[in-house]
Amino acid sequence: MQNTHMLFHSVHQLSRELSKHLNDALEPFGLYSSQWAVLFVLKQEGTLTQKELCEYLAVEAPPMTRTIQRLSRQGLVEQHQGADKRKKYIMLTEKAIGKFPEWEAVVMEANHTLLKSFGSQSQEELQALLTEWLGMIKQESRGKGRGKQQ
Amino acid sequence: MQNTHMLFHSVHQLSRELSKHLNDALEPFGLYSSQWAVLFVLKQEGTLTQKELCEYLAVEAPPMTRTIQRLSRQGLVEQHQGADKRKKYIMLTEKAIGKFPEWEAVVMEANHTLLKSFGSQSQEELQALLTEWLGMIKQESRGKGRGKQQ
DNA sequence: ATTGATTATTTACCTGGGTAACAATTGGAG
DNA sequence: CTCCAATTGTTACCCAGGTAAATAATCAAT
Repeated sequence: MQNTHMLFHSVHQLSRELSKHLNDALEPFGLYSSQWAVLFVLKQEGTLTQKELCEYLAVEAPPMTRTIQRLSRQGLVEQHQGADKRKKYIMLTEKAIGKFPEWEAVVMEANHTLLKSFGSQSQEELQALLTEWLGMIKQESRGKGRGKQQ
Repeated sequence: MQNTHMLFHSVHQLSRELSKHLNDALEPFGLYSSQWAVLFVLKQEGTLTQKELCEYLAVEAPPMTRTIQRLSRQGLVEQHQGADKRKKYIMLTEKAIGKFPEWEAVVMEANHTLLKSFGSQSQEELQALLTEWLGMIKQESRGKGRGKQQ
């Protein structure tokens, strides 16, 4: 059964398609999908360290450093160092908080466009299946990471 | 409902996770996921032009050029130019055909590992939902591409 | 207190995908 | 035939994500 190839390819293709549409929607604001992901989490959670952001978004540290530096350069994010001088605490600037609703509206509308022909029940089923599979894969990877010695 | 954010994020994360595992499986052969995708299609279809490969894999031309150049450099693919001198016909080399079964076995096993805890019924449901949604998105994009003039 | 391991972030470099602009070839309208 | 439009592929340059290795700071054990 090479339908597994098909399945993997469909996931991959869908992911690229969604990113493309999101980037199109954000383009007028000079933002990119990876930046939006960070802004969205910070809006919800307030202040987080880069490590926490990485865990939240399941991304490695180096891409996160790059995204945050870009956001910082655009004046959308502030970095404060805490008592532990290794950690950098990241938070939205006033500017970002002010513009957030506009960004969110555009993103929500783009998402709705992508989902409008897709039944809300299908949507929930899909979410459930993805969560289920992702959970298994993550757990599988957990077991692999034995023997951290040396 | 910001579960749409969650849904998009899950698709994206799953896609990255699958690519990572596939790359791990192919690493001993000096192959990468994008190369494997091309090899797999060529094994099935025989000879294709780069354009046809792009359409088959839903990828733009430039990344395909790069992937084919790498495969060619590794002696896994041959390029022949046909009557229409713009087109390049791509096919597997004998070397690639010889090694293919080994690659395929490893990839199939990796895929099976990723799916073993995921019921085959869930798998089919997921495939159906992905295909359904992808179809809608593609159709939506079709309608957008009006007015090619100028 | 000093040394050694661990943690957080960064830097450098890789694959993978996208768009824009270009060259080369083909095909069609006049 | 000529010239202009469309097609195929390439080049250059982005963003997004990953690993490996380096840096800096903290923690732990002696």
